[in-house]
This record gives sequence, C-alpha cells and structure tokens, in this order.
Amino acid sequence: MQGRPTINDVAQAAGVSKSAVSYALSGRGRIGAETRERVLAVAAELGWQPSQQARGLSSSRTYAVGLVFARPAELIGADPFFAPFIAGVEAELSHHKYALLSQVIVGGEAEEEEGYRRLVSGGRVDGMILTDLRDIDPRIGLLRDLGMPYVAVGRPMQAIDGPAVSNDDSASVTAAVDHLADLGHQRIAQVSGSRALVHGLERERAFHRALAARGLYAGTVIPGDFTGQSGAEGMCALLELSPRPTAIIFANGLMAIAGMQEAARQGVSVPADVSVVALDDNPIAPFVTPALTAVHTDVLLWGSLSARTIMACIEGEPDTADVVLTSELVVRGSTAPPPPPA
Amino acid sequence: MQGRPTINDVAQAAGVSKSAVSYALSGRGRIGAETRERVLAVAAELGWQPSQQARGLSSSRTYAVGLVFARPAELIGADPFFAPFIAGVEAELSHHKYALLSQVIVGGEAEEEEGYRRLVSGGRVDGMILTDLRDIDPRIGLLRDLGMPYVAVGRPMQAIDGPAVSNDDSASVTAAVDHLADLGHQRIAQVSGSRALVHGLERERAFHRALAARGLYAGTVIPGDFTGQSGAEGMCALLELSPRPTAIIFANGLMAIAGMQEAARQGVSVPADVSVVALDDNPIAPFVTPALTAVHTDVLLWGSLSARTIMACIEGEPDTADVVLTSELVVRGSTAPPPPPA
DNA sequence: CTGAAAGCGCTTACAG
DNA sequence: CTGAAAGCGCTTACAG
Repeated sequence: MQGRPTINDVAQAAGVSKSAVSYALSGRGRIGAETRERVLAVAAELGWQPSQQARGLSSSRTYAVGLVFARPAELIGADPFFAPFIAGVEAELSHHKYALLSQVIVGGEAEEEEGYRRLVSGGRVDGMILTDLRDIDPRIGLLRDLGMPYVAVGRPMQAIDGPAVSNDDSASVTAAVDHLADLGHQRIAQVSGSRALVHGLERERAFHRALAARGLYAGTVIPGDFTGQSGAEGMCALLELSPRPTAIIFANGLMAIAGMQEAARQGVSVPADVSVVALDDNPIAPFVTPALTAVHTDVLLWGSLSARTIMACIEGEPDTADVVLTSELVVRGSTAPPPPPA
Repeated sequence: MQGRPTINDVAQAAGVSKSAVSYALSGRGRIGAETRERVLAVAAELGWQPSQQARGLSSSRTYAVGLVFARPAELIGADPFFAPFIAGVEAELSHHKYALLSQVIVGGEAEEEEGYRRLVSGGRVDGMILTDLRDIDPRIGLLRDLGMPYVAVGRPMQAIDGPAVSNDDSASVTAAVDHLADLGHQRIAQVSGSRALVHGLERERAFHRALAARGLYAGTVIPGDFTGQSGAEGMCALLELSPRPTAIIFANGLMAIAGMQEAARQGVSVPADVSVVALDDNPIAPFVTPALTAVHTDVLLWGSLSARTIMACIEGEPDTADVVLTSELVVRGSTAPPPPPA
C-alpha cells in the first residue's frame, strides 16, 4: 500500500476481484451497475489510477503517440509552429488518456531519422505524426513496413491515399496574390522556402496559377531556406532586378522581417516602394515596423485535428479522411499600393 | 515471431535462457564473455530492442522524464526558449535511453497543474523538470510529497537546498547595465517580466544593485508580462517621464521589439534618442531594424544540464549540485551613446 | 557461470 | 453476473 495504489488494493478494499475492478473502469459491461459504482467509489477514494505501463503491456499498446521535429540550429527557436501545434495535439490526446512523446532535434534529415528509430524501436508509441513532409518521403515507406500507424501533416505526393491533415497552401498563396493585385501590383515576386518540402513546391505552383488567374506575368521566384539570412539575400537579389518587383511574398515571417531589414539598409521603403507579405504568420509580425501583413493559420486547430486522426488510425477506424484547413490573410502595415511609375 | 521480436525469440535463436539475454544486454556480469558476444550478435541480427514498457514494469521504472510548459495563447508561438530547451534535454536523455514526455499547454497555472497531475498520476514518468519557477511554488511541495524526483530550472526561493539548474540572472542584468553605463547612459529604466516568477524578481533586484554599483540613481521599473503589448505600453509610459530615460532594458525580445515599434510610432529614434536592450535573446533580434542588442543564453546547454541532473536524481545520486549558467551580451544596433543634453 | 521461477500491474478470454 | 488464471515482455533474486 506504499507508493501508488494498485488494482489489487482497490479490489481488496472493495471486496471484489481484480477483473471486476478492471471491467468497472473500462466500462465494458460484464459487471453489475451497483458493484461498478462501489468499485469506482473505492478507486476514487484511494486515488487509484491504472498504470499506463501495465495497461499497455497487457493490451499491446502504449497509449502514446510520437512526433519528431528537426530544425537547423538557426531556426529551432524561431519557428512559431512547433509549440502551438504540440499544444493542440496534446489538448486532444489528453482527453483520451494518450500521451505525446515529442522529439525535438537540432539538425537535418540524418538526425531526424535517428529520432524516428529511437521512438519506434523502443516500442514507445502506437502511432506517429509526421511533419515537414518531403516530396519523396522515406518515412512513409518505413512506417508502413513497420505497420506503424501514421498521419501526415500536409499531403505527401507519393501517398495520395494515406491519412493526412493538411493546410490549403494554394488558398493561402492565392489570398496573398489577390490582395496585392487588388492594390494594383503587377510585378509580384516570391522568396520561397525549401523546395524539398511538399508545401514549398505546392506554394510555388500555386503562385504561378494565382498570377495567371489575375492575368499577370510569371513572377520571379528566388529559392530560400526559411532562415533570416535567406530572406535578406532574396530581397537583395530582387532589388537588383530591372524593372523591380513592387511586391514580394516571403515563405515565412522571419524571412520577411529580414527582407524588410535589408530593404531599409538599402534605403528602400516598405511599403511605399515595395510591399511585403509573409505566408506563415509570426507572433512578432504585429510588432515590427512596419507591421507585417501575413497569412495566418490556426495551428492549434491543426494540431488537434492531427491528434484526432492519428487516434482514429490507431483504433483501427479506416478513416482515410483528408482533413484540410484554410488560412486567412491578416492585412497589417507592410502592404500598400505600388509606387507611381517613375 | 511476427511483429517485434521478443527476448524469447533471441533466447531461442541463441540457445540460451531469457535471463542470459537480459544479463547480456544490461552487462551486469553473471554471464560469460563468449556467450555474451553471441547473444548480442543474435539480438542485433534479429533487430531486437527491449520493450521499454516491459522493462519499466518489472523494474518499477518508466525511463521517461516529464516536462510541463504553460503559456498564454499570445505567447505560445513566440517563446524562443521551449524548442531549444527540449532539444537540449532530449539530446542528453536519448543517450541514456530515456524519453521525454512534454506537455505544452495553452493557459495559466490551473491548466498547468492539470498537466502535472496527468503525467504523474498515470505513472508515466520517473521524474520531472520544472520550468517557470514561481516565488512560492506549489509544485515543489507536491512532487516532494509524491516522492517524485524533480529538478528546478531556475533557483526556487523556498527550496534553497533542492536540485536546480539556473541561469545567473544577476550577471545578465549587470552585463546590460554595465554596457549602457559604459556608453555614458545615466538614466536607465527597465520593463520587467512577470514578478510572480523567481527570475523576474531576481532580475529586478539585480537591476538596482547594478545601478548602485555604477553610482547611478535608482531606475524606474515598469511591470510587464512578456507580451508585445506590455512592451509597447512600457515604452509609452517611459517616454512620458521627464526627464526621459535614455536607455531601457526589456525582459525579453518580443517586448523590446514591440517597444521599439512604439518609439518609432512616436517619432522617437532608437538608438539615437533611446537605447534598447533585451534580457532574453530572440532569433529574430538580428533581423529587426535596428538590430536588437540582447543578452544571450545557451538554452540548448541549459536543457542538457537539466537532463543530466534529473537523471542523476532518479538514479539516486544525492547530487544536489547547483549548476549555474552564465549568459553573454550580444551588442547589435539598438544601443548607442545617449543623446546630448538638450 | 547459467537456468527456472516469481513477479511487476494490468487485460481478457474462459469457466462457473 | 463474477472469479480464477493465463499472459503481455521484461528483471532479478534464487538455486543449481
């Protein structure tokens, strides 16, 4: 009776068998309502909580989900996605007594793969949530081979049929382009994130589609990598163009903010000379000068939908539903009509 | 033999008993070197990894550590501490086959406490890492009562003897004050973080000590709460003062950046009219205009030291060592000599 | 030096 | 409707 009370303590105190206690808690019938009440009361009184460990061992489950998140050192603290996404995942998981094992890793694909190996091989999880989907993603095949349920956060190209919870990237880009076109911009450029990621690719395609839909010429796309430095370099390259673009869409807030700094350094004014939009919002965006116009996604919701989907997969529901979120444009101070032609 | 191989599969294939396999892996003697080699070889060949779940059940351990992190919705994505701290914790834990169960929670103390309850009551962890230490922190008593090992990230007032891994806040503040005093500033103010947190309190005290050490008068302290809005309000309040402070120390990067925006809005120039320093660095700090001078802490290291300490506590080493980190000031563009007296 | 056995705290068919 | 028993995959005294 020292330490945590066990199912035996409860059974003894309630004058029933271990099985009765187990059935009472799981509520899977096979027990009289009256006995059930009594068992539950005794359990509450003793403060008994079933050991997830023992529960898992006998049911061949862990009641835990895994999530691996890898970023280079420069980005690890700057990414506004991770914390709210996890928070959303956990809010949902905890309702169902699931835990989340999240591995945050400084590094690239090699370190990331090691993280998956650790989580899966230790038998610690019942399923995985995959973020940062790549165009050809080896993790999908790996997890399928292992028979480990997964849900993709973003729609992987090579698994059009697998479970995924994705953001409508096309709609995000279109919203940004439409906003700029409505202001009168004709020369719109993009500084993209990594093309190795599916959403990077999708956004680039959507960019060209959206421009075409407004009857605008193909815009210049400068490849970036989500770092501030690549944002500054992208701005630098675009300012050298002639004619110069009058509006630039950056892949995320950090790149856009760094791009605005570069513009300021060159004496180019935002938004008077050039407008700036970020495709991922950032909590700092409202507080920089000028405040940054950005496409905002409900990351918390994204997390909880992902959690719901992975639990459904684990429980064996053939729920291949393709959940899609939409984002909305938040207009702040970094966008304005283009300067009058010189 | 379908699914994951078990210790029985290995024992059979190697022609030894289950115990032999177990001893071979744990390396706790009791087995011949030759047999040991063979068992290890067979295990590797079959790809056997001991189930952490089963291992935990028989040894009354979980080989997992818990971490709860609560933030209001406005801050959850903006805090550059969480991800690198977790990354540091995990880099260290994974070497020792420990996992991390981290709960990220949107909300305040009530939601946070619920998070602790979940982790501890499910018997999921062997120890906890406590962040955001409060002046009088109920979690310490709670975990002590439960006999759950913990390590405090920051030095809690009421547990001067417990295990803690803290940052030298006093040194950080002193570095900031000295830098400003060296530039010639005489009227230095502070916009603080939450006073409910121990490091908030400690920094305020250190501020007054550092000013006194330089022979400067007591500076104004405006209370904040780590949000951008409170940074802007702090700047606003300080600009109304007469005489105006010529330098302001903000509790974190977000507050400082928002403060600079407020200054710009009022036509006050940073750093020509007023210098700005942040006490916690932010990956965006180099990219705002002007680039933000800040005190930088190696959060990754902080995480791994915390992990090492909690594992030592779990393993029963009476390692009450008080680990202390020091930060360093990174001078960027937001600090300069004060304007000449009008 | 090694094997057989009990036990960790649960779940779940299987008898009564 | 309920209890006795086996089993999940390990660890660890205890015999040989």
